[in-house]
Parts: sequence; structure tokens; C-alpha cells
Amino acid sequence: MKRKRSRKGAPGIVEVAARAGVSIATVSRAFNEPEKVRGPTRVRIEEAANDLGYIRDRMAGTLHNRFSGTIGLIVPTIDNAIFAELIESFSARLLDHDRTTLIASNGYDLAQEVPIVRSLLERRIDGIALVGLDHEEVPLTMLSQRDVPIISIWNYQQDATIPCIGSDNHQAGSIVTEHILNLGHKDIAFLFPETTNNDRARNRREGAMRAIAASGLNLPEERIITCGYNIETAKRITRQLLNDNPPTAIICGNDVIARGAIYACHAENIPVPEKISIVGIGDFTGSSSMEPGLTTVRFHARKIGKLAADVIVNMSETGFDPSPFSQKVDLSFYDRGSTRRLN
Amino acid sequence: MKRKRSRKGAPGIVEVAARAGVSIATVSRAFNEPEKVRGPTRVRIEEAANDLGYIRDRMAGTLHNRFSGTIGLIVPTIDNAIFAELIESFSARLLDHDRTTLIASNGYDLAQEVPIVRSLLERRIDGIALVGLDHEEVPLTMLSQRDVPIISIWNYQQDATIPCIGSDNHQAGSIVTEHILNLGHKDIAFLFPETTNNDRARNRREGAMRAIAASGLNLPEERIITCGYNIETAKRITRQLLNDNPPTAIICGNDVIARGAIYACHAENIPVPEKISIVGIGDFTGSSSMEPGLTTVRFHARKIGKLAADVIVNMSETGFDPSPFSQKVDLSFYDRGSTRRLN
DNA sequence: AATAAAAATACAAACGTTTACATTTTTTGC
DNA sequence: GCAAAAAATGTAAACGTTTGTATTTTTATT
Repeated sequence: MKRKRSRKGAPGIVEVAARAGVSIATVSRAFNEPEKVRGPTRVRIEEAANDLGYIRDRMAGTLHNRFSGTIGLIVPTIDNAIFAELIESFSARLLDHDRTTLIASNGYDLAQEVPIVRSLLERRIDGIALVGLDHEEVPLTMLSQRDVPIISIWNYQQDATIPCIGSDNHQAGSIVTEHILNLGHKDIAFLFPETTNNDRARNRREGAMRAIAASGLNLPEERIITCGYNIETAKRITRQLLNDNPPTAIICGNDVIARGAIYACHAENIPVPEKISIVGIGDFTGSSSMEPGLTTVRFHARKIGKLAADVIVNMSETGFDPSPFSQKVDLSFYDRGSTRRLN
Repeated sequence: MKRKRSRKGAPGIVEVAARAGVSIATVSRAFNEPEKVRGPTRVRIEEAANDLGYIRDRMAGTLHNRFSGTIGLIVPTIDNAIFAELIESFSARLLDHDRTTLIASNGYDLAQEVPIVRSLLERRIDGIALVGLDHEEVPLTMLSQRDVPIISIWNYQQDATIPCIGSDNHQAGSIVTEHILNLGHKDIAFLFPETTNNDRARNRREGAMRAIAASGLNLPEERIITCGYNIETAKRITRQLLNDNPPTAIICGNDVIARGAIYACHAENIPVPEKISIVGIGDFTGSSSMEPGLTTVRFHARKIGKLAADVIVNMSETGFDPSPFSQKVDLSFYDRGSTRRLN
């Protein structure tokens, strides 16, 4: 049973114009190009709008000029706290730009992006931010066919085919690995999430492997473990590892896994870092407060989110030539308590 | 320099109609009331739409019938993992209903809600979900003036003035407090976030205080501590408490604070639960995996999110009489390792 | 096969803005 | 003060759909 919403107390531009004693065109201009309407007139219009509680209808405007003031954001997951800071800073910044955020998550399933992109396109987004560089052709084509600017966030790759803003995940992987190697560790385990369709995890692992290779170390295959993207799984897998054949160091694909690994050590009464060193990647909220504090490399999520918001708004306004918009955000390494020199 | 988006490869309903050899009205009906168009015609239209890669323009439709297919969601924060599950389930469920989610956070500042609501209203949301029951008059009036259905989520109060879906925060507070009391604790500290403008925290604290009062216990004022809503602050405040005058149990306003408190105990080498019992509220992701596992009361965030999505869609479609839409979602108490009987 | 009733489709007028273009008002230069 | 130029405002035609009403086609009835 469909219902037609009554317009009750909702005045339109027509009512405002009538009350201010001007034409609707002038009212429209007063909002969009205030400098084009004379002071006293503008004041009268503003008063009328205020008195009436006028709220402009962007949809009607969008219909005409094709800009909706809405930006899409697709993340793998909202849960897990991984992208929370990113989403928060991105959407807050967009609000500063007088834009709103249409959010959706694909649950790490790229196929999901097709219906999501379609749904966003139906709402005429002015631009879209996608986490990571791995995406299917179809949604990308749908977007570019309609001239909707795309920005990839979180991962930075020099040779990326879409403009991207983020940090170098290769580098993140190598930084923590080199740290572990420098501390003299030889028996190292890798705990990384599934890397198909996940360029961030893949790059991190590649960076880590490269650092291992560069050091001349040879890592047996069973030390490279794939681990689900959540604390419980990481904890369970680590406990098993500790019981089977504990390494002296564990390099985790991200801080969530590292947190699980540290809890596993607590559960098995293996002191960190005395018996085992653990590093994460990401520096999520809480990583610094853990006991021991987690040694990790920080992704400046808020900075990335803010930057991405600025850039996508700019792209949507000016038209765009992809290349100049890519930006690399530096990483920061934090040597906290979860790692220790082997002696 | 404003740019007019070219319509390049974007066909409209007109092109589809031409290709299918029918009028645009028929195409529109084929999408909105498929049962009203004859089989063969419908097929032809669908083919034409597919071939052309047609994506409907909801804005144009909205302009006419006043439904945008977009629902607003305002949370205090996206970060902190507190509302992550809620947001995720809410938005995923909306996508199932063919709706999109317009998200914004107020940073625990209710005044922020005015511009946010205005911004959402400009985009013609079909409904809005607000976390908690504490809100200012102005945004509420703006919404109801325009007949936009409102639902409050997360907290449930029988006598709430807006329909709400969530759990009883009073009860949550009393459950954990009674648990602590039953274990024989007498020297208890409260660690709760600021409660002005935060009905959830306030109700939890009231529930907890009520349970204390019912037991006949008298809690000195300095044991009721206000604590920032993040791990670091909770950790710092707890460490100070442990050094000054450690209680035998700490009741935390939520799991984030409890996590900080447990880390503080680790840092001070005070074993949990041997020397001190700690309870949280919420059962956030990771609370069960901690060492020790956190004793807490679970808010079924995914259930609340899903239910809320169903209800707000229903309200937007059918018109609404607030009262029957409120729903209380039961809590689950988990007695894990962070509490212990005093002897 | 003719007619009435029902179903499917077409026509055209909204929906609430923006923006060329036309018109009016104000300012400027002498 | 007057004409010309500049600025402000008004008029009306879009924008891409939905939907009430009119028309055509199909189905049912005799």
C-alpha cells in the first residue's frame, strides 16, 4: 500500500519567492550565487526562507544540473574497526564540503559491487571512493560511462590504473619485516589474510616476502599461514601454531590478527615479547594501549579519508585527468613493546 | 569552474522506450509495476534496457512521487567499533530492501544534528534512524514537519516519545551489577562515560546504581568515576585508580572502557580476575577473545540493525502510528573469565 | 462475428528546481 | 540630467521520471 507523502508544512521555493516578493529565479540565485543578488533582496529572501523553514530540494536541482552533492563510498566491511576511522574522517570531511556520504559494504566480495554501484548510480552520485585497487571491470565501466569520478583509497601503487590515495602496502610489509629481521629473528611465521581480490593484503605480503628474500633467509612454506580476518580466528590459529612448533616471531597482516595472536600467547602463557615477538600492520585504535603495546606501522587513516574527500569533490567539480590526483600518504613505524631482540 | 556532466553513454527512459517500441509510460510501469505490463512487452523492454545499459534515475522519480529510496542514519561515532556492527547490519539490510544508507556522525554532539538533518532532508530521505533517545527539539520538528518517519535505535524505553528499537540499558546496567554483587564484592568502582546527552550511558548507570541501592550497599562518591569513551583514557584512569586505592571490582559503562581497564591491570601486574573483577557492557567484537575473556552483557547489534531497517522501511511505506513499532531486543549475559567470587 | 468488458498501452501534465535569455532597474560617465 | 553600460531581476523552458486519464488492444460473452 503505497502512500503519498503529504507536503504538510514543507514550503518550496515558490512560497519563499511569494513571501519575499520576488521571482523564484531570484530565490534560486540567492542560494546558489548569492553575489548575484542585491543585498537587501538577499536579506528579504533569507528572512522569508527562515520564517517558512524552507529546506531546498536538491533532487529537483540535480535533475536539472546533474550534480547531487552525494558521494558514494564502498568499503569491504564497516565492522572490524579496520575502516572505521577512514569512514568517519571521509564522511565528516564531505559534510564540510556540503556533501553527504552514501555508504555500502561489499563484505570482501567484489561481485557485490555490481548491484551496489548500480544502486548508487541510480541516486546520481557525483563521485565514488572505493577501498583498494582490485575491482571488477563491470562496475568500473558503469561508472566511467557515466563520467562519475572514481578514487581508490587505502592502497597506493605508482602504476595504478585508477587514481589512488593511500599508503604503500608493500612498504608497510617490508618495514615490519625488516624490523623483525634486524632484531635477529630467523624462525618467523606469517599470518596473513586471504589475498585473492585483496590488493592491500597481497601487497603487504609481497613486501614482507621481498624483505625476507633480500635478507637471504629461506622461509619454509608451512610458516606462511593464511588467517581469517578476525580476532577469534587469529587467536585459534596462533594457539595451534604455538602448540605445534612456535616460531620466535610472528608477522601479522594487520593489527586485528596481531591482537588475536597476542591474546593467544596470553592464553598459552607464552610471554610477549620475551618468548615471542609479534608485529602488526595498521595501528588501529587500541593497538597502542594493549599490553604489551603492539609494534606496528601506522596507516594514517584520518589523513587518507580527509584527503580522499577533498580530492573526489575536486574531481567532481572540475572534471578530471586521473593521474595528478594520486597521492601517497607516508607510514609511521611504532616500535612498542611486542617485539624484542633475540639473543 | 562548474562543469556540466556530459551524458555520454547514459541512456534514459526515452531511449529505452524507443528501442523497445513502446511509450515511456510503459517502460516506467515495467519497472515499477511489472504485473501491469504484458509478458512479451516486458521482455522487450528488459532487453532494450539491458542492451542500452539503462540505469534508472531515481531522482527524477522522487521529484514526482516523493520517495527517494534513501534512509538516513545518524550515529554518535563510526569509529570506536561501538556502532560498527549496527551500521553494517542496518545498511546491508536496507540494500536488501533496495534502499541506500546516507550516513553521518554527530561526534556525540547533539547540536551537530541540526545541520546534518537539514542536509539529509535536502536529499529527501524517506526515513531516518537516530541512535539513542536524547535529541534536540529542532531536528525532530524539522523531520516531523515533513512527515519523515523517525526511529530511535540502540536504547529501548517503554515510555519513549519516539518509536525505538533496542535493548533496555537500565537492565544491562543492573545485570552486570547484580552479577558483581552476587559474587560478594563490596568495594566496587564505576567507570562510566559522560552521561549528559547520552541516554544509553545514563540508563546503564541508573540501572547499576539501582541494583547497588537495592542490595543495601552504600557506594562512596569517589567510586563513581567519569571516564572518556576510549581505551587510552580508560587505561590511564584505571591505572591511577589501582595505584590510589584499588577496589575489588570495576563496573564499566561499556566494553571499550572495560578493555582499557583490563589493559591497565596487566600494566600494573594486577591479575584479573584473581585480584580484581571487571565487567563491561555491550560485548563488542573481540571482547570474548581477550585474555581473560570479558564478562559482559551482549547487545545484539546486528539484530537491532536489521530490525530497525525493516521497521523504518515499513514506516516509510505505510505511513505510521509510532507506538506499535517499538521493540525491545533481549540482552544476553556472558559470564567469562574477568570476574571471580570474592572469598 | 459482433459487442461489451477488461487489460494494456499511450498521451500529457505534473514534480521543484536551474538557467539561458529577455526585461527592468541601477549605476556610470560626461 | 541623459544616454549607455552594467547589474539585478523576471520569464519560461528545460531536467527525467511518474501517473491520472484517454485510447487502443485483447479477451470474454453471446
